[in-house]
Amino acid sequence: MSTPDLSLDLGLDLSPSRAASSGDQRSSSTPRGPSPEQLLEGLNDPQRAAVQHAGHPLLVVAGAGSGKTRVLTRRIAWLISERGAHPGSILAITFTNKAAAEMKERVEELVGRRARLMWVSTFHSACVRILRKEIDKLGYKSSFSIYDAQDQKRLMALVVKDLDLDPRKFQPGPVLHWVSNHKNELRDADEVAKDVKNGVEETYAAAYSLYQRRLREANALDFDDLIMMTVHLLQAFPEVRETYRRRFRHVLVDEYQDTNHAQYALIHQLCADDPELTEGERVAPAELMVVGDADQSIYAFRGANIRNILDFEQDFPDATSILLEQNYRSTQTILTAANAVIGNNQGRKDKRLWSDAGDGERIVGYVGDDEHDEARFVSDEIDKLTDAGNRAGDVAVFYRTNAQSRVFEEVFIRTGQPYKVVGGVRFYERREVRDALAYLRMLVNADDSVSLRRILNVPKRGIGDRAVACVNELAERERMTFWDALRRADEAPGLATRSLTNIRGFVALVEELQAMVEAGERADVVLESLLDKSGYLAELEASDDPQDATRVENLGELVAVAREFSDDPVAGPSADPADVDADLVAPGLADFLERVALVADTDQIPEDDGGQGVVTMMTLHTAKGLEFPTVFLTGLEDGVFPHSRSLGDRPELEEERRLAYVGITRARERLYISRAVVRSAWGAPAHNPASRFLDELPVDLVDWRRTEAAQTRWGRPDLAAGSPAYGGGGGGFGQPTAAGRRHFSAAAARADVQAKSIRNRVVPSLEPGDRVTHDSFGLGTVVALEGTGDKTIASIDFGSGPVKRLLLRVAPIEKL
DNA sequence: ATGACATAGATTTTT
DNA sequence: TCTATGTCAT
Repeated sequence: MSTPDLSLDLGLDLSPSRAASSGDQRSSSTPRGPSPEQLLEGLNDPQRAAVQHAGHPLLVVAGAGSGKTRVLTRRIAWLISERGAHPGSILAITFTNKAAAEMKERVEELVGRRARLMWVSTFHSACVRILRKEIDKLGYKSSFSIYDAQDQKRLMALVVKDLDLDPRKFQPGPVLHWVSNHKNELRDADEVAKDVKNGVEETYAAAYSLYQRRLREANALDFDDLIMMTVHLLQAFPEVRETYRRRFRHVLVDEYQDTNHAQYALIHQLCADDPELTEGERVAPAELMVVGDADQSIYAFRGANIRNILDFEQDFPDATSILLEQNYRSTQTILTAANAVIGNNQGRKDKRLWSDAGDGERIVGYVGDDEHDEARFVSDEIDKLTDAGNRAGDVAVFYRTNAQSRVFEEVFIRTGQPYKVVGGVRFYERREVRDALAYLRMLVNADDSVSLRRILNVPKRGIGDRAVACVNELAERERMTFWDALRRADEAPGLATRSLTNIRGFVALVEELQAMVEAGERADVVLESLLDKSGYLAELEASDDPQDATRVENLGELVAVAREFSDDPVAGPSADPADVDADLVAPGLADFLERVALVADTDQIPEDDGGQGVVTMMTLHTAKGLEFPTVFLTGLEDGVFPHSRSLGDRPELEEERRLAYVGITRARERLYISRAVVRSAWGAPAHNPASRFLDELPVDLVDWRRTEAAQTRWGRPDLAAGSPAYGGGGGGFGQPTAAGRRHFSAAAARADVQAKSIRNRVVPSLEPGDRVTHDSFGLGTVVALEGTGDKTIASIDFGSGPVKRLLLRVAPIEKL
C-alpha cells in the first residue's frame, strides 16, 4: 500500500492533535482505547468478520486492493483492546520490513505505545531474532554473519574449486539454486546425498555438503538457513518450541501465497497441535490468521509454494475462509481487464474483483517502433498528465527486468523529468559499500572468512595469493580458523618475510578496531575509524578516477546511514523484544549489520513528501503491495513479458500471468500498456511479437493510440549493409548527433547509441558555463576546467550534492 | 605482488 | 553493453 491517505485508510478521525498524542500520553493519562465501533468503522461485512473472528484458523482470501492491510491492522488492534491479548503475544509476519514498520505504526496509532511489544517483521527478521538467542544450541555463535547472494556465490565458487570441479560445468549460480531449493524443502546435505538420482546430482550434493561446512566454519548463515535453522531448532528442542508456542498466542501471516515449505513448517510448529505432548502438557495452539491471494503468487522461482494457500483448509482442519472481493482501489475498467487476464490461468479458485468506483477512463495502449520510441511515449504522456495538474509522484513505470529501466532513465534525463528507480543497482551492492561492510562484519565475527578474505588486501597492502595460500595451509593443518592462522602467521611455512610484516600490520589494525567494537563503540564511529585507519578512504581520495570520487560519496552516505541508525533508540537491538527494557539499549554494530543484511528494495521507497513528487520506476515484482493513480505497464512483448524463459512451461507462464495481474491491479485510475516492435537486447536488435497477455484484454477496454500497422516504414531500423551506422568504426559520424533527431526515427536513435560508444575517444570541448548531461548525474553546468587534452578535468555542478570533478576523457558526458 | 589487458558470460524476478 | 575473472608482463 502506498503512503498517502493514512487517515482515510484507518477510517478514524485522526485530527493532528489527536494523532500526535496517540503514543504514551494516551496509554497513561487516557487509558481508554478505541471503541469497538471505531475499530469496525468503514469496514464491509466480510472485513468485519475477519477482524472479529476468534478461535479456529482463519484464511482470508484477499483480492488485490480489497483492504487486507486494513483488516490486518484492525484485527491486531481488536485482539489487543477487545480481547485482552497482550501485545507481546502477537506475531505478525509481513513481506518486507517496510510493511512491518507501517503496520506497527498503524496499530500503535490505534492502541498506543504498548503495541511496540508486538513482533511485526518478515520471516527472515523474526528468525534472526530467535536465532540470535538460541543458535548456540546448534553449535553456532550468536554473532553469526548473514550471507547474501554475492557472498554465497563467492563461497560456492571456492567450494567448486576445492572439489576440483570444472567451473564451466558447475557454476555457482545454478548449484546454489539447487541447494536453495533443498533448503526450502528443509532437506540438509546428508539427507539429499542419500537419494541422488545421477552423477551430476551426486556432485551437487557434495558441493552442498562442503558449502554448508564452510558456512559453519565461517559462523555464517545464508538467507535460506535463517528459516531452515529455526525450524530445525524448534524440531530438535521441544522446550525451546514450547517457549515460543506459549509466547505467541496470535500469529498473523500476510502474503501467505508466497510462503515456501520451510516457512509453512515454521508456522505449523508454532500453531498446529503438538502431537509430541501429553494431554497435561498440551498448550492450546495459537490462533492463526493467514491472508493472501493465490492470483498474486509470483515467487515460485524462489521456492514459494502456491499450494500452501490452496490447501490451507486441508492443512488446518476446522479452518474458516473469508473471501474479500470488493476492491477499493481501482476503476471497474481496470478490474475487468485484470479479471480477464487472470481468467486464463487454469485450476484457480474463481474470484471476481468488483468496484463501485465507476468505469473510469479507458486503458491507453501504444506500440512503439523500438524501446526508445516506447519510452518517449511514456515521457510525453507524463508531460501531458503533469501539465493537466496531476502529480508526477502519482505515476509509476513498471517493467519486467531491471535492465529495462535504462531507456526510461535516458529519456527522463533528457526531458528533465525527475524520477527514482527502486531496486536495480542497489546501494548495498556497490563495491565500496560491500568492502566497508565486510570490514564491519569480520570485526564482529572474525570467523567470517569470506568477509575477511575480501578485505585482507583491500586496500593493497602486499598480501597476495601466495601469502593467502600459506596461511590457509597453516589453518587447515592446525584446524583453526583463517583469522587465527593470520595471527600466528609466523608459524606458516614458506611465507616471505615481507608478507609476514604486512600481515602483522593488518592484524594489528584489526585488533585495534576489534577493541573498539568490544568497547561498544557506535557503528558510525567504528566505520569512520576503519575507513581512515585502513587507508581505504585515503586511497580513493588520492585517485584521479572520477568513479572513485563517487565511491567516497557513497561511503559518506553509508556513514550517515550508520549514524542515523545509531541515534535511533527504537532501531535495535535484536535481542529479545519481549524484554521490556529492550528499547532502552542503544542499537549496536551487530544490529546495524543485521538491518543492512535484511533490507529489501521496497524498504527504500522514499516517503512521498506530498509535494509534486517524482516518477517511480520499478520491476513488477517490486511493485507488489503498492498502488499508484497512474501506472505504465511497459515492454508487453512475448520474450520480455512473459519472459522468454517461461514461454515453454505452463506453470511458469501462469506465474508470468499472475505478475501481469499484479501489475494491472496496482493502478487506481489510469492504466497505460505499451510495447516495442524492435528491442535491442544485449547488443543486437530483436523483433518481438506482441505479448500474449495483450490478446487477453477485452478489445473495447483499450484505446490504442498507435498500433503496429501504423508504424512509419521509413522509421524502421535499417539493417542494410553499407549503412554508416554499421560500418564498423562509426566513421560516418562527422555530423553532430542532435538530440532532436532521435525523435524522428529508430535508426537515428540507434545511431545516437553508437555515437555514445565512440564519444569516449573524443574529448568534448567545453567552457565554463556550458550545459551538459551526464549518464547518471543528469543535467549540470560546467564550473571550471583544469588540465589539457586527455587529462582535462571538468568541475561540474549537477544541482544536488557537491560539485563533481570529472575526467572528461572517460566521463559519460554530452554537451548540450 | 600488482596492474594492464583480453575474453567470456550475463539477464529474469528477491527475502 | 557491462562486469568479473583470468593471464601476462613488469
